[in-house]
Amino acid sequence: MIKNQILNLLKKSTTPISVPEIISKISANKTTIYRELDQFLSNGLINEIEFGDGKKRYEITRDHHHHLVCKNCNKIEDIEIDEKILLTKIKKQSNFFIENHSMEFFGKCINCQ
Amino acid sequence: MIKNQILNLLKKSTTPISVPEIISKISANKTTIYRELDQFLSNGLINEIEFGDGKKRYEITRDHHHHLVCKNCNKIEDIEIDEKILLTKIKKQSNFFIENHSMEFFGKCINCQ
DNA sequence: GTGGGTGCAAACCCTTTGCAAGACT
DNA sequence: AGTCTTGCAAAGGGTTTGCACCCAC
Repeated sequence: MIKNQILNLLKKSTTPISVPEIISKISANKTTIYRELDQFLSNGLINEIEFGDGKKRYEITRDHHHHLVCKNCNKIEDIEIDEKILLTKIKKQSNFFIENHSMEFFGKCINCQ
Repeated sequence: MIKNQILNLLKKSTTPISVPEIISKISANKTTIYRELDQFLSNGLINEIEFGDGKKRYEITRDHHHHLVCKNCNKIEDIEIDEKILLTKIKKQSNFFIENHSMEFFGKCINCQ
């Protein structure tokens, strides 16, 4: 079952991966892959992240976290941020009801500095 | 000069706009528009933002700020965030040299709640 | 004639859609 | 028969590329 192949790939991956990456590793039609990802997304099984290169990336849903993206070697690291104070401030400050947010950091990893 | 038409449109706009939006308002070839935007970007005249719908959006560079995006009516509001503490924490916590970041908030605006 | 500004057509890449084939119940 | 899984081909939508044109200096 391709569904499981995709899930396993996502589980094994230490960083969010894009559909082209999934296709290169699983011999399945892209329609199938996009379809299953949609399912996973609506199940909340996976998360969608964007790093600004035109492809969406996916990772297994787990503790809320964000990413550090090295613009040189493309290394992606997780970072956990204590954003409670920030979020309550923003909610007070704005009239928006905030459902989710994106927060990614770009720069140079330790090896590329 | 199309360069100025694009700049004026961006200056007039109260929210970041996408290339398709620019094309609909300026009678110029898309190649020209992408080309000029590239120029503006490398001049630092404009900023690129992504809201996760597959199009990049552009706005005149000004005081650092972020966005609240209503998922219902697509209204976009600016928000200024005091992120100094957050950023210094992250820099200490990680070994990354952070050059820039994306931080956008999605939810429902006051009219759509 | 050289360079800047612009356009057109095509290609590219990620994503979506419509339809149909096969398998299993 | 009906449903679930998968694939194929095509189209869609944003972006990029290569080339040629035109106008001004």
